[in-house]
Amino acid sequence: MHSFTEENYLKVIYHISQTEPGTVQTNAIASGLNTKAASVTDMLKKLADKQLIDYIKYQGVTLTEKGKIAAIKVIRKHRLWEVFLVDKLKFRWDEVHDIAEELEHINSSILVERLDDFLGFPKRDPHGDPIPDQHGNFEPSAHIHLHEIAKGKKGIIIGVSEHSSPFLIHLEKLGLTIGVTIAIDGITAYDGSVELLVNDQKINVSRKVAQHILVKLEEAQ
Amino acid sequence: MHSFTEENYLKVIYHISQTEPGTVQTNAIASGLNTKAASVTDMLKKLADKQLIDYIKYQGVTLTEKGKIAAIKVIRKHRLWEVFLVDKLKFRWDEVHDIAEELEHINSSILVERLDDFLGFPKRDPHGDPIPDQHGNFEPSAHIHLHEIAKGKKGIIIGVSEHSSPFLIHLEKLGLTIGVTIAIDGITAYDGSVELLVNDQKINVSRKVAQHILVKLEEAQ
DNA sequence: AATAATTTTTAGATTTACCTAAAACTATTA
DNA sequence: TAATAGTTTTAGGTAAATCTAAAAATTATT
Repeated sequence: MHSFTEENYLKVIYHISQTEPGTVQTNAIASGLNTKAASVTDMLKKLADKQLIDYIKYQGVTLTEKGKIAAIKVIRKHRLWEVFLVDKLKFRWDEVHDIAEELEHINSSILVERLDDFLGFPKRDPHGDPIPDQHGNFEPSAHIHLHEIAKGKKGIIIGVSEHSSPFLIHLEKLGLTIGVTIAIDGITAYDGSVELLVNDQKINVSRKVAQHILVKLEEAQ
Repeated sequence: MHSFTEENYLKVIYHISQTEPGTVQTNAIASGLNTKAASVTDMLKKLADKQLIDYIKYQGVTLTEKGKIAAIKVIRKHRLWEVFLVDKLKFRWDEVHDIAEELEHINSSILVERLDDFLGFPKRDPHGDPIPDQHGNFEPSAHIHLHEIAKGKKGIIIGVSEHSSPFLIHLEKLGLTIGVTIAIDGITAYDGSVELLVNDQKINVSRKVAQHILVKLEEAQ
C-alpha cells in the first residue's frame, strides 16, 4: 500500500495534470502540498521507483497508469466521504473538505464499496465534482468557467473548483450554489468582474471568484 | 494534538490498566502494540514530557487525568465507528475492528458529535463495550467472565473481551452472540472447559474462549 | 545475601518525510 | 550569445518512530 504522504502527492499531481496540460512541474506540486521543492524532488524519486510516475530530471512528471489508478482511488474516497458528511451527518458544503482530506486515506476497499452503496451510488459530490466508480470511471462534466462566458449567455452552476471554507461561504451568501440558473449580464472592463442575473437580481462577482465557478451552458435554441 | 502513534500508546495503556491493577509495565505495552520494549521506553519518555502519563523508570506508568481523557476520546471514536460500520454499512461484528482502528484517529470533534447523533447516541458497541459520552462518562458493565461462573448459574452474554475475527467467527458458529441466555452446566476438571446450556442445547467451550466471554448473571430469585 | 533470571533502559542505527543552502540546470532577454 | 532570472536538484541535517545489542536495574531463587 501507499503511504498517506504518497497518496497526497499522487492526488495533487493528478489534479494539476487535469487543469494544466503537459508534464507537472516540481514547484507546482510543492505549492499544492505546502512543502518545498527539495522535498518534492525526494518524493518524486520514490514515486518513480515505485513506477507510479514517469519522471525525467528537470522536466517534470506524468502519472503512469498505475499512478493514475491510485490517484483516482483516493479521489473516489474523498468525494464519497464528502457526500456522507453532507447527506448523512448534515455538514455544510464548506465544512467537509478538511475532514474528507483525512478520511480519504482510510485503507479498506470493502469500506469504500459499502459506503458507496449506503449513499446510493452518488454521481457527484457536494461541490459538483464527479465521483469515480469502483473501476475508476466517471463522466467529466462539460463545464465552462464563469469568467469565460460571453455576455447574454445563460447556464446552471454545476460545481466549483475551489473548496475552501471562506470561498464557499461567500458563494452561499451570494446565493450562488449548485443548481442555480444564471445569466451573464456583462463583464466589467475595469476589473474583469462579472455581472450576473440570478432570479432577476443583479449580482456582481469578482473575476477571482468567477474563475472558480463551473457552469453548464444552456443549449442554444 | 497527539500523533497517531501517541494515541495508540494511550489507548493500550488505558486498556491494560483496566484489566490489571497497579502500574502498567513496559513489556505489556510492547506486546499490546506489537513492538519492542526499547521502542516503548522511548515513547514513554515522550508521553511523560507531555504529561500524559506518570512514569518512573523501571516502575511502569499510569495515565494522568489528561492522558486518561485523551485515551477515552480515542476509545469513544473507535466504538462509535464500529456501531456505524455494523448498523449502517452492514458489516459483521468480526469485520469491524481493524477498520475502526484506522477511523479512530480521524481528528475532528464536530465529526464525532455528529456521528454520535446520527447513530442515535448508542450506549454499547457491537461487542458490548460501553461507549463513553462526549464528557468521557460511561457506566462500566457489571460483568463476570464466563470461566469464572459457578455451575448452575444463569446469565446473558453482554460482551466479549477479544475482538479478533477468528474468535468472533467461532462464537458466531457456536451461537454465542450478545443477548443470548446461557446456563452453566458444569466445568470440566481435565481442561477447564465450560459446559453450557443454550436453548436446551449442550455446548462445550474451551477455557480460552470462556475467558473472553462477558456475562451478566441473572438476579438470584 | 548472593546469584540467576527477567525486565527495562541506553546506545547507536535505520527509515520516512521534511528542511536549508548551495550547486546545477533551463529559460529569458538584453 | 552571454548574463541574468527562475527552477530543480544535490548535499547535508533534523525529528519521529522504530530496531538490535549491550548494559543496568529489579525481582526471584537458591
